Amino acid sequence: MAKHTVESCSKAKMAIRDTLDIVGGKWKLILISVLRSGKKGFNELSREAGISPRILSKELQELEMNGLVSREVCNTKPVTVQYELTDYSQTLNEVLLAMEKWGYLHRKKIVQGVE
Amino acid sequence: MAKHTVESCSKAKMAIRDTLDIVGGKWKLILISVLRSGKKGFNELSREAGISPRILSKELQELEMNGLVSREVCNTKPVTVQYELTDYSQTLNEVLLAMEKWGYLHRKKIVQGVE
DNA sequence: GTAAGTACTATCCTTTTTGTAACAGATAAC
DNA sequence: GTTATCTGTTACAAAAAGGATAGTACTTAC
Repeated sequence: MAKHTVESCSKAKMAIRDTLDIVGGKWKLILISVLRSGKKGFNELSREAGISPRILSKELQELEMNGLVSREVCNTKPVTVQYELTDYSQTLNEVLLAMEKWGYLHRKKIVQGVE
Repeated sequence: MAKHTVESCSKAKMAIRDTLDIVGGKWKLILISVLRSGKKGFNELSREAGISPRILSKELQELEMNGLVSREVCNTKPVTVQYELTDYSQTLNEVLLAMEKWGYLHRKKIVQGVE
Protein backbone atom coordinates (compact mmCIF):
# COMPACT_ATOMS: atom_id res chain seq x y z
CA MET A 1 0.00 0.00 0.00
CA ALA A 2 1.41 3.34 -1.04
CA LYS A 3 1.88 6.16 1.39
CA HIS A 4 0.01 9.36 0.72
CA THR A 5 2.28 12.25 1.37
CA VAL A 6 1.62 15.77 0.23
CA GLU A 7 4.05 15.41 -2.69
CA SER A 8 2.77 12.06 -3.84
CA CYS A 9 -0.69 13.51 -3.69
CA SER A 10 0.22 16.46 -5.85
CA LYS A 11 1.62 14.04 -8.42
CA ALA A 12 -1.53 12.00 -8.17
CA LYS A 13 -3.53 15.17 -8.56
CA MET A 14 -1.77 15.99 -11.79
CA ALA A 15 -2.18 12.48 -13.14
CA ILE A 16 -5.87 12.52 -12.38
CA ARG A 17 -6.24 15.88 -14.02
CA ASP A 18 -4.47 14.54 -17.10
CA THR A 19 -6.84 11.62 -17.21
CA LEU A 20 -9.88 13.84 -16.78
CA ASP A 21 -8.66 16.08 -19.57
CA ILE A 22 -8.85 13.13 -21.95
CA VAL A 23 -11.75 11.03 -20.78
CA GLY A 24 -13.56 13.40 -18.44
CA GLY A 25 -16.96 14.79 -19.24
CA LYS A 26 -20.28 13.19 -19.72
CA TRP A 27 -19.73 11.08 -22.81
CA LYS A 28 -16.18 9.90 -23.44
CA LEU A 29 -16.21 6.87 -21.17
CA ILE A 30 -19.75 5.99 -22.15
CA LEU A 31 -18.79 5.96 -25.81
CA ILE A 32 -15.73 3.85 -25.16
CA SER A 33 -17.82 1.51 -23.11
CA VAL A 34 -20.37 1.17 -25.90
CA LEU A 35 -17.67 0.63 -28.49
CA ARG A 36 -16.28 -2.28 -26.53
CA SER A 37 -18.96 -4.51 -28.04
CA GLY A 38 -17.52 -3.87 -31.48
CA LYS A 39 -17.15 -1.27 -34.19
CA LYS A 40 -20.20 0.83 -34.87
CA GLY A 41 -21.57 3.37 -37.31
CA PHE A 42 -22.44 6.94 -36.49
CA ASN A 43 -26.19 6.58 -36.13
CA GLU A 44 -25.78 3.28 -34.36
CA LEU A 45 -23.57 4.94 -31.78
CA SER A 46 -25.95 7.83 -31.50
CA ARG A 47 -28.84 5.49 -30.72
CA GLU A 48 -26.99 3.14 -28.39
CA ALA A 49 -25.33 5.86 -26.36
CA GLY A 50 -28.34 8.16 -26.46
CA ILE A 51 -26.32 11.08 -27.68
CA SER A 52 -27.28 13.71 -30.22
CA PRO A 53 -25.36 13.87 -33.50
CA ARG A 54 -23.83 17.21 -32.75
CA ILE A 55 -22.24 16.12 -29.50
CA LEU A 56 -21.38 12.70 -30.86
CA SER A 57 -19.47 14.23 -33.73
CA LYS A 58 -17.46 16.42 -31.40
CA GLU A 59 -16.73 13.67 -28.91
CA LEU A 60 -15.62 11.25 -31.60
CA GLN A 61 -13.27 13.82 -33.06
CA GLU A 62 -11.68 14.34 -29.68
CA LEU A 63 -11.39 10.63 -29.02
CA GLU A 64 -9.82 10.17 -32.42
CA MET A 65 -7.39 13.02 -31.82
CA ASN A 66 -6.28 11.35 -28.63
CA GLY A 67 -5.76 8.03 -30.33
CA LEU A 68 -8.52 6.19 -28.53
CA VAL A 69 -10.88 5.65 -31.44
CA SER A 70 -10.25 5.06 -35.13
CA ARG A 71 -12.48 6.18 -37.94
CA GLU A 72 -12.89 4.17 -41.12
CA VAL A 73 -14.91 5.28 -44.12
CA CYS A 74 -16.51 2.38 -45.97
CA ASN A 75 -17.34 2.25 -49.67
CA THR A 76 -20.97 1.31 -49.19
CA LYS A 77 -24.00 2.59 -51.11
CA PRO A 78 -24.74 5.38 -48.69
CA VAL A 79 -21.25 6.01 -47.40
CA THR A 80 -20.94 4.58 -43.93
CA VAL A 81 -18.32 5.19 -41.30
CA GLN A 82 -17.15 2.70 -38.74
CA TYR A 83 -15.80 3.80 -35.40
CA GLU A 84 -13.64 1.36 -33.52
CA LEU A 85 -11.54 1.32 -30.40
CA THR A 86 -7.80 1.44 -30.92
CA ASP A 87 -5.27 -0.78 -29.22
CA TYR A 88 -4.22 2.17 -27.13
CA SER A 89 -7.73 2.47 -25.77
CA GLN A 90 -7.20 -0.91 -24.13
CA THR A 91 -4.94 0.86 -21.64
CA LEU A 92 -8.13 2.34 -20.23
CA ASN A 93 -9.54 -1.07 -19.35
CA GLU A 94 -8.58 -0.80 -15.71
CA VAL A 95 -10.22 2.58 -15.40
CA LEU A 96 -13.39 1.42 -17.08
CA LEU A 97 -13.56 -1.77 -15.09
CA ALA A 98 -13.01 0.02 -11.81
CA MET A 99 -15.70 2.56 -12.60
CA GLU A 100 -18.15 -0.10 -13.68
CA LYS A 101 -17.58 -2.06 -10.52
CA TRP A 102 -17.96 0.99 -8.35
CA GLY A 103 -21.14 1.99 -10.15
CA TYR A 104 -22.66 -1.41 -9.45
CA LEU A 105 -21.55 -1.36 -5.83
CA HIS A 106 -22.80 2.13 -5.20
CA ARG A 107 -26.16 1.52 -6.80
CA LYS A 108 -26.57 -1.56 -4.66
CA LYS A 109 -25.70 0.42 -1.56
CA ILE A 110 -28.19 3.16 -2.43
CA VAL A 111 -31.03 0.77 -3.18
CA GLN A 112 -30.47 -1.09 0.06
CA GLY A 113 -30.26 2.12 2.00
CA VAL A 114 -33.63 3.25 0.69
CA GLU A 115 -35.53 0.06 1.47
CA MET B 1 -11.69 -11.63 -19.76
CA ALA B 2 -15.32 -10.65 -19.96
CA LYS B 3 -17.26 -10.69 -23.17
CA HIS B 4 -18.71 -7.42 -24.34
CA THR B 5 -22.16 -8.04 -25.64
CA VAL B 6 -24.71 -5.35 -26.30
CA GLU B 7 -26.54 -6.11 -23.06
CA SER B 8 -23.46 -6.27 -20.90
CA CYS B 9 -22.44 -2.99 -22.43
CA SER B 10 -25.71 -1.33 -21.59
CA LYS B 11 -25.30 -2.45 -18.00
CA ALA B 12 -21.76 -1.17 -18.05
CA LYS B 13 -23.03 2.07 -19.50
CA MET B 14 -25.45 2.51 -16.63
CA ALA B 15 -22.82 1.70 -14.03
CA ILE B 16 -20.43 4.20 -15.51
CA ARG B 17 -23.10 6.83 -15.59
CA ASP B 18 -23.85 6.14 -11.94
CA THR B 19 -20.20 6.57 -11.11
CA LEU B 20 -19.94 9.77 -13.10
CA ASP B 21 -23.01 11.13 -11.35
CA ILE B 22 -21.17 10.88 -8.05
CA VAL B 23 -17.53 11.57 -8.81
CA GLY B 24 -17.72 13.12 -12.27
CA GLY B 25 -16.88 16.74 -12.91
CA LYS B 26 -13.71 18.68 -12.53
CA TRP B 27 -13.13 18.51 -8.80
CA LYS B 28 -14.55 15.51 -6.98
CA LEU B 29 -11.75 13.07 -7.67
CA ILE B 30 -9.12 15.75 -7.20
CA LEU B 31 -10.49 16.58 -3.78
CA ILE B 32 -10.62 12.95 -2.77
CA SER B 33 -7.10 12.52 -4.01
CA VAL B 34 -5.92 15.50 -1.98
CA LEU B 35 -7.72 14.29 1.13
CA ARG B 36 -5.91 10.97 0.94
CA SER B 37 -2.93 12.57 2.65
CA GLY B 38 -5.05 13.26 5.70
CA LYS B 39 -7.85 15.40 7.05
CA LYS B 40 -7.76 19.03 6.10
CA GLY B 41 -9.41 22.33 6.85
CA PHE B 42 -11.43 24.38 4.41
CA ASN B 43 -8.80 26.93 3.46
CA GLU B 44 -6.14 24.29 3.40
CA LEU B 45 -8.15 22.30 0.89
CA SER B 46 -8.84 25.40 -1.11
CA ARG B 47 -5.13 26.13 -1.40
CA GLU B 48 -3.95 22.60 -2.07
CA ALA B 49 -6.57 21.81 -4.65
CA GLY B 50 -6.51 25.26 -6.21
CA ILE B 51 -10.24 25.67 -5.98
CA SER B 52 -12.24 28.74 -5.08
CA PRO B 53 -14.25 28.73 -1.85
CA ARG B 54 -17.57 28.86 -3.59
CA ILE B 55 -16.97 25.75 -5.64
CA LEU B 56 -15.17 24.01 -2.82
CA SER B 57 -18.12 24.51 -0.52
CA LYS B 58 -20.51 23.07 -3.08
CA GLU B 59 -18.30 20.10 -3.92
CA LEU B 60 -17.73 19.23 -0.28
CA GLN B 61 -21.45 19.30 0.42
CA GLU B 62 -22.06 16.91 -2.43
CA LEU B 63 -19.28 14.60 -1.36
CA GLU B 64 -20.63 14.64 2.17
CA MET B 65 -24.16 13.89 0.96
CA ASN B 66 -22.85 10.88 -0.89
CA GLY B 67 -21.02 9.58 2.13
CA LEU B 68 -17.54 10.03 0.75
CA VAL B 69 -16.34 12.81 3.03
CA SER B 70 -17.10 13.61 6.64
CA ARG B 71 -17.24 17.07 8.15
CA GLU B 72 -16.18 17.70 11.71
CA VAL B 73 -16.46 21.01 13.50
CA CYS B 74 -13.70 21.54 16.01
CA ASN B 75 -13.89 23.60 19.18
CA THR B 76 -10.84 25.70 18.45
CA LYS B 77 -10.37 29.43 19.02
CA PRO B 78 -11.47 30.39 15.57
CA VAL B 79 -13.85 27.54 14.86
CA THR B 80 -12.21 25.18 12.42
CA VAL B 81 -13.70 22.43 10.33
CA GLN B 82 -11.94 19.25 9.35
CA TYR B 83 -12.82 17.35 6.22
CA GLU B 84 -11.87 13.72 6.08
CA LEU B 85 -12.41 10.76 3.82
CA THR B 86 -14.91 8.20 5.06
CA ASP B 87 -14.38 4.45 5.07
CA TYR B 88 -16.80 4.20 2.21
CA SER B 89 -14.59 6.44 0.10
CA GLN B 90 -11.99 3.68 0.23
CA THR B 91 -14.15 1.76 -2.20
CA LEU B 92 -13.02 4.30 -4.77
CA ASN B 93 -9.38 3.34 -4.38
CA GLU B 94 -9.36 1.17 -7.49
CA VAL B 95 -10.87 3.93 -9.57
CA LEU B 96 -8.40 6.49 -8.29
CA LEU B 97 -5.44 4.20 -8.70
CA ALA B 98 -6.42 3.25 -12.23
CA MET B 99 -6.87 6.87 -13.21
CA GLU B 100 -3.57 7.90 -11.65
CA LYS B 101 -1.75 5.14 -13.46
CA TRP B 102 -3.37 6.00 -16.75
CA GLY B 103 -2.58 9.68 -16.31
CA TYR B 104 1.10 8.88 -15.79
CA LEU B 105 1.17 6.50 -18.73
CA HIS B 106 -0.59 8.88 -21.05
CA ARG B 107 1.60 11.82 -20.16
CA LYS B 108 4.65 9.72 -20.77
CA LYS B 109 3.30 8.69 -24.15
CA ILE B 110 2.54 12.29 -25.11
CA VAL B 111 5.93 13.61 -24.06
CA GLN B 112 7.72 10.90 -25.99
CA GLY B 113 5.56 11.46 -29.02
CA VAL B 114 6.44 15.13 -29.11
CA GLU B 115 10.18 14.72 -28.83
C1' DG C 1 -10.79 49.54 17.45
C1' DT C 2 -8.04 47.42 13.92
C1' DA C 3 -6.22 43.64 11.77
C1' DA C 4 -5.99 38.84 10.93
C1' DG C 5 -7.52 34.06 10.71
C1' DT C 6 -11.26 30.56 10.18
C1' DA C 7 -15.28 29.09 7.29
C1' DC C 8 -18.13 29.97 4.51
C1' DT C 9 -22.10 32.66 1.49
C1' DA C 10 -23.83 35.97 -1.94
C1' DT C 11 -23.63 38.21 -6.11
C1' DC C 12 -22.44 38.65 -10.55
C1' DC C 13 -20.50 37.21 -14.71
C1' DT C 14 -18.09 34.20 -18.19
C1' DT C 15 -17.18 29.93 -20.14
C1' DT C 16 -18.25 25.41 -21.22
C1' DT C 17 -21.30 21.95 -22.15
C1' DT C 18 -25.40 20.08 -23.83
C1' DG C 19 -29.50 19.89 -26.39
C1' DT C 20 -32.92 20.72 -30.43
C1' DA C 21 -34.09 21.32 -34.89
C1' DA C 22 -33.17 21.86 -39.31
C1' DC C 23 -30.46 21.21 -43.17
C1' DA C 24 -26.77 19.48 -46.78
C1' DG C 25 -24.62 16.08 -49.84
C1' DA C 26 -24.66 11.59 -51.66
C1' DT C 27 -26.99 7.41 -53.15
C1' DA C 28 -30.71 4.24 -53.68
C1' DA C 29 -35.53 2.63 -53.75
C1' DC C 30 -40.27 3.42 -55.29
C1' DG D 1 -39.66 13.42 -58.46
C1' DT D 2 -40.29 12.01 -53.72
C1' DT D 3 -38.83 9.66 -50.00
C1' DA D 4 -35.43 7.35 -47.29
C1' DT D 5 -30.74 6.32 -45.32
C1' DC D 6 -26.26 7.60 -43.73
C1' DT D 7 -23.02 11.05 -42.00
C1' DG D 8 -22.46 14.76 -40.50
C1' DT D 9 -22.84 20.34 -39.93
C1' DT D 10 -25.04 24.79 -38.73
C1' DA D 11 -27.66 27.93 -36.13
C1' DC D 12 -29.83 28.82 -32.08
C1' DA D 13 -30.99 28.27 -27.32
C1' DA D 14 -30.66 26.54 -22.68
C1' DA D 15 -28.39 24.82 -18.86
C1' DA D 16 -24.59 23.65 -16.11
C1' DA D 17 -20.22 24.59 -14.43
C1' DG D 18 -16.79 27.50 -13.03
C1' DG D 19 -14.54 31.79 -11.48
C1' DA D 20 -13.82 36.58 -9.28
C1' DT D 21 -14.83 39.50 -5.76
C1' DA D 22 -16.61 40.91 -1.74
C1' DG D 23 -18.93 40.33 2.43
C1' DT D 24 -20.72 37.90 6.88
C1' DA D 25 -19.92 35.97 11.50
C1' DC D 26 -16.95 34.82 15.15
C1' DT D 27 -12.62 35.11 17.85
C1' DT D 28 -8.10 36.26 19.06
C1' DA D 29 -4.09 39.32 19.08
C1' DC D 30 -2.28 43.90 19.14
